[in-house]
Amino acid sequence: MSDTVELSDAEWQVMNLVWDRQPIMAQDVIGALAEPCCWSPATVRTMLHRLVKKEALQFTPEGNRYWYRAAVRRADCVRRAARSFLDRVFDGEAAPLLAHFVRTARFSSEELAQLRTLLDQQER
Amino acid sequence: MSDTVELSDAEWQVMNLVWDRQPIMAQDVIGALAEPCCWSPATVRTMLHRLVKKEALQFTPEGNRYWYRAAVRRADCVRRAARSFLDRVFDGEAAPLLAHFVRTARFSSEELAQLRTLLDQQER
DNA sequence: TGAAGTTGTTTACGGATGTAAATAAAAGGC
DNA sequence: GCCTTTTATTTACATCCGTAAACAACTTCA
Repeated sequence: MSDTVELSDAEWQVMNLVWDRQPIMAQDVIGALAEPCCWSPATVRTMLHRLVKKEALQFTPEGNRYWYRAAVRRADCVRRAARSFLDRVFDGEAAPLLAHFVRTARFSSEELAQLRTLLDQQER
Repeated sequence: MSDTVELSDAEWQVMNLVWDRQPIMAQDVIGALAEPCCWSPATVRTMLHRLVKKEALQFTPEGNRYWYRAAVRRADCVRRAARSFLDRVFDGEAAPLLAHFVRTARFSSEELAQLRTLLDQQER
């Protein structure tokens, strides 16, 4: 299971968009990533092509163009990236990691409540 | 301030060791990373050299060898890596990130208590 | 004082990554 | 049935990364 993949920084940008809006065409990916990333259309197409090659994306041809969609599950990629980050930066210790993010971010009351609930579920 | 640096995976291994045990000599880094990372001594020396070049490490010569120590603060590198990971994988949303790690890790009662305290401090 | 060993420096090299131009293929308009 | 436009595929290239051997400089032990 979890036929997952290592994604680079730029590849995450593309995959996040595809996961959110799939199926999606190259043109729309280009449009959506043009300003935030300042990528030329050619660059975006290269990313799509590479992601297909590494089997993170699949596509269905329709006439001239492709409908792209994800071939790996977001949850699996998140899990993998999270694990790697945890090991690399926090030596595998989740508690200090959590402490860091709790300290450096701000949360709404709802979010805080929800996090407490999750902690409670851990207890048992 | 925060004259920080992007560290690669392998570089984090070295830096983590240096932060923990500085000042430290190449020989000891080699010894400490030999089994966990399966790196040859030459590889470790290359890493040290590159880290000096990118100004993440500094050194004081003593006779034949160097005493290495960090030239960037761990907290700064952690902050930078954490920010980058948060943006990349969780689109900048800390709450889902925390939820993920709370769900996928196990914590002792002390850790849970401490996390609750941190959440309480957020509230105010 | 020279041989041997240790330590740092240079060079090497294949694969990944960011970035994008050049080219081929195909679809659509006239 | 061609020309133009759009889309995908190939090729390009500098930099970084993991990995390590080759080399030079300096100590140290006989």
